[in-house]
Amino acid sequence: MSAGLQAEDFTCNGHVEFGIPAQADQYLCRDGYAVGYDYQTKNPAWVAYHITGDGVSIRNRRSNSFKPDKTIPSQYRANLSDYSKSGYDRGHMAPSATMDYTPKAGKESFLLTNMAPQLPGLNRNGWRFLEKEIREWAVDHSELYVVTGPIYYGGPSKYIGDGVAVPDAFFKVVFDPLAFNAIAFISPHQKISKADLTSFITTVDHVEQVTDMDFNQLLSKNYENTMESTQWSLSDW
DNA sequence: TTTGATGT
Repeated sequence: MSAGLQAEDFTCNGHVEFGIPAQADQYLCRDGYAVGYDYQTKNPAWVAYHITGDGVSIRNRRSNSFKPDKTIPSQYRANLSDYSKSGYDRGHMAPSATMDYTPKAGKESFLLTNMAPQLPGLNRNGWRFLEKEIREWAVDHSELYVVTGPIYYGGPSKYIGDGVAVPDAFFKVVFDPLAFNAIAFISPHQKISKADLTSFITTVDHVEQVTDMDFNQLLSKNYENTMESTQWSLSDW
Protein backbone atom coordinates (compact mmCIF):
# COMPACT_ATOMS: atom_id res chain seq x y z
CA MET A 1 0.00 0.00 0.00
CA SER A 2 1.29 3.47 -0.79
CA ALA A 3 2.47 5.51 2.15
CA GLY A 4 0.25 8.41 1.18
CA LEU A 5 -3.04 6.57 1.44
CA GLN A 6 -5.20 7.89 4.25
CA ALA A 7 -6.81 5.52 6.73
CA GLU A 8 -10.30 6.62 5.76
CA ASP A 9 -9.62 5.55 2.18
CA PHE A 10 -8.39 2.14 3.22
CA THR A 11 -11.06 -0.44 2.47
CA CYS A 12 -8.77 -3.23 1.21
CA ASN A 13 -10.87 -5.55 -0.92
CA GLY A 14 -13.87 -4.92 1.33
CA HIS A 15 -12.13 -6.32 4.42
CA VAL A 16 -12.59 -3.05 6.29
CA GLU A 17 -15.65 -1.84 4.47
CA PHE A 18 -17.27 -0.76 7.74
CA GLY A 19 -14.34 1.30 8.90
CA ILE A 20 -10.90 0.63 10.34
CA PRO A 21 -11.00 -0.43 14.01
CA ALA A 22 -8.21 1.96 15.04
CA GLN A 23 -5.46 4.10 13.59
CA ALA A 24 -2.20 2.20 13.14
CA ASP A 25 1.44 2.86 12.28
CA GLN A 26 1.10 1.13 8.92
CA TYR A 27 -1.78 -0.37 6.96
CA LEU A 28 -1.30 -3.55 4.95
CA CYS A 29 -3.66 -4.97 2.38
CA ARG A 30 -3.57 -8.62 1.32
CA ASP A 31 -5.97 -10.64 -0.79
CA GLY A 32 -7.56 -12.26 2.23
CA TYR A 33 -7.17 -9.71 5.05
CA ALA A 34 -6.24 -6.19 6.12
CA VAL A 35 -3.78 -5.28 8.89
CA GLY A 36 -3.26 -2.30 11.14
CA TYR A 37 0.35 -2.85 12.19
CA ASP A 38 1.89 -1.62 15.43
CA TYR A 39 5.60 -0.69 15.41
CA GLN A 40 5.97 -0.72 19.19
CA THR A 41 4.93 -4.35 19.63
CA LYS A 42 6.07 -5.65 16.21
CA ASN A 43 2.67 -7.28 15.99
CA PRO A 44 -0.55 -6.46 14.19
CA ALA A 45 -2.83 -4.29 16.34
CA TRP A 46 -5.78 -5.69 14.40
CA VAL A 47 -6.41 -7.97 11.45
CA ALA A 48 -9.73 -7.69 9.60
CA TYR A 49 -11.15 -10.10 7.07
CA HIS A 50 -14.37 -10.49 5.17
CA ILE A 51 -15.30 -14.10 4.43
CA THR A 52 -18.10 -15.84 2.58
CA GLY A 53 -19.53 -19.30 2.93
CA ASP A 54 -18.40 -20.08 -0.59
CA GLY A 55 -14.86 -18.86 0.11
CA VAL A 56 -14.28 -20.85 3.27
CA SER A 57 -15.47 -23.98 1.48
CA ILE A 58 -12.65 -23.77 -1.05
CA ARG A 59 -9.45 -25.30 0.25
CA ASN A 60 -5.87 -25.27 -0.96
CA ARG A 61 -2.83 -26.91 0.56
CA ARG A 62 -1.39 -25.22 3.63
CA SER A 63 1.89 -23.53 2.74
CA ASN A 64 3.60 -23.46 6.18
CA SER A 65 6.01 -20.95 4.66
CA PHE A 66 6.32 -18.34 7.39
CA LYS A 67 7.99 -15.14 6.16
CA PRO A 68 8.98 -11.77 7.60
CA ASP A 69 7.08 -8.93 5.94
CA LYS A 70 9.55 -6.75 4.08
CA THR A 71 7.05 -3.94 3.66
CA ILE A 72 7.68 -3.13 7.35
CA PRO A 73 10.81 -1.04 8.10
CA SER A 74 13.44 -3.43 9.42
CA GLN A 75 13.66 -1.87 12.88
CA TYR A 76 9.94 -2.55 13.43
CA ARG A 77 9.77 -5.89 11.67
CA ALA A 78 9.33 -9.27 13.38
CA ASN A 79 11.67 -11.99 12.13
CA LEU A 80 11.62 -15.77 12.25
CA SER A 81 14.49 -15.71 14.75
CA ASP A 82 12.33 -13.78 17.24
CA TYR A 83 9.98 -16.74 17.52
CA SER A 84 12.54 -19.51 17.24
CA LYS A 85 12.79 -21.54 20.46
CA SER A 86 10.70 -18.93 22.26
CA GLY A 87 8.11 -21.44 23.36
CA TYR A 88 5.47 -19.48 21.49
CA ASP A 89 3.78 -20.35 18.22
CA ARG A 90 3.59 -17.95 15.33
CA GLY A 91 -0.12 -17.62 15.84
CA HIS A 92 -2.14 -16.61 12.80
CA MET A 93 -4.61 -13.80 13.32
CA ALA A 94 -6.33 -14.40 9.96
CA PRO A 95 -6.20 -18.22 9.93
CA SER A 96 -4.50 -20.10 7.13
CA ALA A 97 -7.40 -22.50 6.78
CA THR A 98 -9.79 -19.55 6.37
CA MET A 99 -7.56 -17.76 3.87
CA ASP A 100 -6.75 -20.68 1.60
CA TYR A 101 -9.48 -20.11 -1.01
CA THR A 102 -6.65 -19.27 -3.38
CA PRO A 103 -3.03 -20.43 -3.11
CA LYS A 104 -1.89 -16.78 -3.09
CA ALA A 105 -4.24 -15.75 -0.28
CA GLY A 106 -3.19 -18.82 1.67
CA LYS A 107 0.50 -18.07 1.27
CA GLU A 108 -0.02 -14.45 2.30
CA SER A 109 -1.51 -15.59 5.59
CA PHE A 110 1.99 -16.77 6.56
CA LEU A 111 3.49 -13.27 6.61
CA LEU A 112 4.62 -12.42 10.12
CA THR A 113 2.52 -9.25 10.00
CA ASN A 114 -0.43 -11.63 10.39
CA MET A 115 1.11 -13.28 13.47
CA ALA A 116 1.44 -12.73 17.18
CA PRO A 117 3.19 -14.91 19.78
CA GLN A 118 0.64 -17.43 20.98
CA LEU A 119 1.00 -20.31 23.42
CA PRO A 120 0.50 -23.69 21.74
CA GLY A 121 -2.05 -24.51 24.41
CA LEU A 122 -4.24 -21.72 23.09
CA ASN A 123 -3.37 -21.69 19.40
CA ARG A 124 -3.75 -25.42 18.90
CA ASN A 125 -6.71 -25.91 21.20
CA GLY A 126 -9.51 -23.48 22.02
CA TRP A 127 -8.46 -20.77 19.56
CA ARG A 128 -8.23 -23.25 16.72
CA PHE A 129 -11.73 -24.44 17.54
CA LEU A 130 -13.03 -20.88 17.47
CA GLU A 131 -11.49 -20.35 14.03
CA LYS A 132 -13.15 -23.51 12.80
CA GLU A 133 -16.47 -22.43 14.28
CA ILE A 134 -16.22 -19.12 12.44
CA ARG A 135 -15.69 -20.92 9.14
CA GLU A 136 -18.85 -22.91 9.81
CA TRP A 137 -20.71 -19.72 10.75
CA ALA A 138 -19.63 -18.17 7.45
CA VAL A 139 -21.49 -20.95 5.69
CA ASP A 140 -24.58 -20.57 7.88
CA HIS A 141 -24.63 -16.76 7.73
CA SER A 142 -23.48 -16.43 4.08
CA GLU A 143 -20.87 -13.80 4.91
CA LEU A 144 -19.09 -12.41 7.95
CA TYR A 145 -16.68 -9.65 8.90
CA VAL A 146 -14.11 -10.70 11.48
CA VAL A 147 -11.62 -8.54 13.37
CA THR A 148 -9.04 -10.12 15.64
CA GLY A 149 -5.94 -9.07 17.50
CA PRO A 150 -3.86 -8.95 20.66
CA ILE A 151 -4.61 -7.26 23.98
CA TYR A 152 -1.94 -5.95 26.38
CA TYR A 153 -3.38 -5.03 29.77
CA GLY A 154 -1.57 -1.90 30.92
CA GLY A 155 0.56 -1.94 27.77
CA PRO A 156 3.07 -4.48 26.48
CA SER A 157 5.39 -5.83 29.16
CA LYS A 158 6.74 -9.19 28.02
CA TYR A 159 8.75 -9.82 24.85
CA ILE A 160 10.32 -12.61 22.85
CA GLY A 161 13.34 -12.31 20.56
CA ASP A 162 14.21 -8.75 19.58
CA GLY A 163 11.19 -6.95 20.93
CA VAL A 164 8.16 -8.88 19.77
CA ALA A 165 5.52 -8.31 22.45
CA VAL A 166 3.65 -11.21 24.01
CA PRO A 167 -0.06 -10.43 24.33
CA ASP A 168 -1.99 -10.89 27.58
CA ALA A 169 -5.16 -11.88 25.72
CA PHE A 170 -6.71 -12.02 22.25
CA PHE A 171 -10.01 -10.67 20.94
CA LYS A 172 -12.28 -11.63 18.12
CA VAL A 173 -15.29 -9.69 16.85
CA VAL A 174 -17.57 -11.40 14.33
CA PHE A 175 -20.17 -9.31 12.52
CA ASP A 176 -23.02 -10.60 10.35
CA PRO A 177 -23.86 -7.76 7.92
CA LEU A 178 -27.10 -9.38 6.78
CA ALA A 179 -28.64 -10.01 10.19
CA PHE A 180 -26.86 -7.04 11.89
CA ASN A 181 -25.65 -9.25 14.68
CA ALA A 182 -22.23 -9.38 16.26
CA ILE A 183 -20.60 -11.81 18.69
CA ALA A 184 -17.31 -11.16 20.46
CA PHE A 185 -14.68 -13.07 22.39
CA ILE A 186 -11.78 -12.22 24.68
CA SER A 187 -9.58 -15.17 25.46
CA PRO A 188 -6.86 -14.98 28.09
CA HIS A 189 -3.43 -16.00 26.83
CA GLN A 190 -3.34 -19.43 28.41
CA LYS A 191 -4.22 -22.99 27.58
CA ILE A 192 -7.91 -23.16 26.82
CA SER A 193 -10.06 -25.98 25.51
CA LYS A 194 -13.00 -26.02 23.17
CA ALA A 195 -15.28 -26.29 26.20
CA ASP A 196 -13.74 -23.19 27.81
CA LEU A 197 -14.63 -21.00 24.88
CA THR A 198 -18.21 -20.31 25.87
CA SER A 199 -17.04 -18.56 29.04
CA PHE A 200 -15.03 -16.08 26.94
CA ILE A 201 -17.96 -14.76 24.94
CA THR A 202 -18.47 -11.06 25.52
CA THR A 203 -20.01 -8.02 23.85
CA VAL A 204 -18.50 -5.86 21.14
CA ASP A 205 -18.87 -2.95 23.55
CA HIS A 206 -16.62 -4.68 26.04
CA VAL A 207 -13.97 -5.40 23.42
CA GLU A 208 -14.10 -1.73 22.41
CA GLN A 209 -13.57 -0.68 26.02
CA VAL A 210 -10.62 -2.98 26.51
CA THR A 211 -8.92 -2.30 23.17
CA ASP A 212 -9.90 1.35 22.65
CA MET A 213 -11.03 0.39 19.15
CA ASP A 214 -14.28 1.12 17.36
CA PHE A 215 -15.80 -1.65 15.29
CA ASN A 216 -18.29 -1.03 12.54
CA GLN A 217 -18.15 2.71 13.15
CA LEU A 218 -19.58 3.50 9.75
CA LEU A 219 -22.84 1.67 10.42
CA SER A 220 -25.94 3.43 11.58
CA LYS A 221 -25.49 4.22 15.27
CA ASN A 222 -28.89 2.75 16.04
CA TYR A 223 -27.90 -0.58 14.67
CA GLU A 224 -24.48 -0.37 16.20
CA ASN A 225 -25.63 0.37 19.72
CA THR A 226 -28.05 -2.54 19.88
CA MET A 227 -25.77 -4.96 18.13
CA GLU A 228 -22.71 -4.15 20.19
CA SER A 229 -24.38 -4.53 23.56
CA THR A 230 -25.88 -7.96 22.88
CA GLN A 231 -24.41 -10.87 24.80
CA TRP A 232 -24.78 -14.08 22.79
CA SER A 233 -24.56 -17.73 23.64
CA LEU A 234 -22.83 -20.02 21.19
CA SER A 235 -26.00 -22.01 20.53
CA ASP A 236 -28.16 -18.96 19.67
CA TRP A 237 -25.69 -17.20 17.39
C1' DT B 1 -7.10 -33.89 11.80
C1' DT B 2 -9.33 -32.85 6.94
C1' DT B 3 -5.68 -28.01 11.73
C1' DG B 4 -1.83 -25.43 13.23
C1' DA B 5 2.93 -25.66 14.49
C1' DT B 6 7.74 -26.92 16.02
C1' DG B 7 12.45 -28.67 15.39
C1' DT B 8 15.94 -31.36 12.93
